[in-house]
Amino acid sequence: MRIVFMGTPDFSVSALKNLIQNETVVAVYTQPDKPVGRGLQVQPSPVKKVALEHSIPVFTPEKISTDEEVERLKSFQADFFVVVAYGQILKPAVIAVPNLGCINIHSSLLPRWRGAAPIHWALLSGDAETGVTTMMIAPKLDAGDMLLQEKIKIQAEDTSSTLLIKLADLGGNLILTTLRGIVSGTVKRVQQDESKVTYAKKLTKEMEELDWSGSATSVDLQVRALNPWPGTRIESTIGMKIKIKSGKPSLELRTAKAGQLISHPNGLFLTCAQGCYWISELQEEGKKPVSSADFLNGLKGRGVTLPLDLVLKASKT
RNA sequence: CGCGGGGUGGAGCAGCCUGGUAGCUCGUUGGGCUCAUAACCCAAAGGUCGUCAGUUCAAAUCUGGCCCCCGCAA
Repeated sequence: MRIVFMGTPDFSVSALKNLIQNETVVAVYTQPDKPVGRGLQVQPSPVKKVALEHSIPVFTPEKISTDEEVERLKSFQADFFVVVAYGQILKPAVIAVPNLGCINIHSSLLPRWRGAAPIHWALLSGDAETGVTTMMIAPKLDAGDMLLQEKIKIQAEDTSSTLLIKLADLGGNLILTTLRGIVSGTVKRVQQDESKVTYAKKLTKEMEELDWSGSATSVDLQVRALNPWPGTRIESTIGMKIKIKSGKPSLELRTAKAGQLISHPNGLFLTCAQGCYWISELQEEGKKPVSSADFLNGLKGRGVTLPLDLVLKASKT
């Protein structure tokens, strides 16, 4: 089958590679090269890199829904458009182009977590499981009929980063099964139950501030969900800015005051309103990630003593 | 030329502004002590202070170039 692939970040790459191996990808659409990273170097998207490696024509229109682009899309005579985290919303004129339809991979168990950051919100909300769903693209975002779905359990060690990799792999396989199922007529369209819809709004930089005014469990969810971006940051009253990279909630410690970094025979802890959070790895602004043990050694080296009081900005609830 | 922090024994840091003895907390090794510990005591080993050049009687420290790492921003 002839496929036009649309995608941009790393999450899209697994599906693209799988399709290239097994079917005919005639064109790849992705977001234009952007200045990214330190020094603002212009970088092609991960999807573009893979496409170029396989000598597949790449198109990077700012807007894919113009008449001009629609004409070009028609010229590919594609059976499917496969859209995975492309970064642009397709207008009906585009959706109508392929012979058999526009298929999307969404990294959640729809209808739960429609929207931009489904993996993160599943984690942040403490969901027991998540997964990927393939669906027909509809004009309304993530609202199309579902085709196939695969679940995985969220493990206690899972972060957005690990789930992203797992789900990208799952999605990469599921998309192939879905396309073949459509061709053979074995895959049926299932409408989403609108009463069960939830939305995963885009993460913002402001969410990086770690909220320890709740439970240690909530801190744990934040640390795992907001990894690696935007990260979870705390700031001490003496101006140290620290990102918590990993750790786990602890039940063994009881504390009077929330919002302190304290030293304890078992390690470095962040006190919360309910419980304590054991910090495994953290990173100071401008420095490399270090284990909490190394961090404590460094503190002694520069004469800083614990406990350290933390600042919680009012902006967050 | 987007803004900024940093490279010091194996680890994490201090020292640099105000040049002149290599420091702190760990780890390692050896010994002691112990019911016990990442947080007991004693001792030892281990460093061309990223790199190149310059200034100087003298450079980890001041000046300039280069390499590498990281935070912000995107």
